[in-house]
Amino acid sequence: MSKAARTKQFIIEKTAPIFNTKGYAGTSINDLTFATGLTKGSIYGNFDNKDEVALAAFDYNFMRVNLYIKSQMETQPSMIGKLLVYPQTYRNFLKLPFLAAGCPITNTSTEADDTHPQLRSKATAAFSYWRKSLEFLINKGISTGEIKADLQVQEFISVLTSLIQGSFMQTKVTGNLNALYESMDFLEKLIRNLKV
Amino acid sequence: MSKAARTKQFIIEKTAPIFNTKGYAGTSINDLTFATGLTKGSIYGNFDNKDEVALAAFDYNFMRVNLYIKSQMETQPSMIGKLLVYPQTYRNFLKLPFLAAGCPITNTSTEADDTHPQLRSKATAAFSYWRKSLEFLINKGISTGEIKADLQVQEFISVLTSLIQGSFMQTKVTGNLNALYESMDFLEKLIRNLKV
DNA sequence: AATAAAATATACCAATTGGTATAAATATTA
DNA sequence: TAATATTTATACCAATTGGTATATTTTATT
Repeated sequence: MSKAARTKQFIIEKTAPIFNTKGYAGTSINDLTFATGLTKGSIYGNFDNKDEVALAAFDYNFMRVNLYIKSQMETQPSMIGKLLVYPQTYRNFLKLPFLAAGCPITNTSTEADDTHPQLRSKATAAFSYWRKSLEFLINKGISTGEIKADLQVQEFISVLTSLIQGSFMQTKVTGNLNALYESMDFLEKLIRNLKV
Repeated sequence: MSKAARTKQFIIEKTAPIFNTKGYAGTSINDLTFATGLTKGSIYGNFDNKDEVALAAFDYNFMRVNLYIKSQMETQPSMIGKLLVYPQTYRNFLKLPFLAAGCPITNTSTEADDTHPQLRSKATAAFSYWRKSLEFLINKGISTGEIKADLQVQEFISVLTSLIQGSFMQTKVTGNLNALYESMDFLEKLIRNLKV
């Protein structure tokens, strides 16, 4: 790994939490120099512009959530066990630094939907990826006879993702954990009920 | 209504959609002058600063959603009919100009949670108000024997609000209506299932 | 170790930011 | 209608914005 590649990675890692906290419009180049300890020249030597840093930061934030979920799923042999990782992860967000400033998908979606096509496209792709992963797990569970075959897969996926995003957002802004806990209680019941 | 009061109201109505679309950090004073056709002096003559405009704009955006929901509920005699107004409203968001740029509660929540205490407080209060309204409707339905008495009211409220916020956000950013429609299908089943 | 290449820092740029002082215009009241 | 109060426009302010040209330092190659 070259010096340049390492610095680029360093900038991404240090600035990703800032973008997730303050948003794209709310983050200035100065914020990036503060977060990294580097100068403007150094940042513009590694990225063409603010956009590129923001896009790379989103990828990084999303990847961190994904890697964590994936690692947790590896400890679960059953598909239902793997699905339960989602509510358990978000329930536990206070202990997970990459979720401290909120879900990067939610934060990016609400800011970028009407203002930043490139970021919006990243958020859309993230939803698409998430849904495909869920579809894969559920179909596998159905084919092995673990999950009810008559499940309306797409509806279930919409409900799961919406419950997580909506409840996490509500809890994040109100500071009241109940909305998240109650929604995750409900979601866990839904998931357990998938069993044949 | 004095000229001043009318102008103040005019500024709020014209700028509220801008704040809902671009967010607080993404909206400049210049945007406000464009949207109103007024000059900076005129805006600062009616508001102390950008914050005050933003806070008033949020109140206005939230009120518009509320008034619409309320008017729709008046056409429904039963509590279950009134509850169904929520999924039916959000399902229909494309035809509702005050929801075109997304739900103001969601947009404000995700931006302000870690950055703007006053806006955050407004968003928190909005959630609180929404939950109280739901609680009132449900308890009334229970007391008249329309709704099952063993309902876990708070959990149900968390699920309803999360489903709406999460699915609307997802559909808003991806442009795919399915996530919203499927979640609202599911929510309507939940609401209809409240009947004794 | 010398040279070429890459990375970083410095100093700057025009444009825009939120905000203000003051003058001009418009409403309101006597 | 005249006097007063309020509202709006103009012209400005310092600070910050994203971005760049260039000088300097560091790294990699021969």
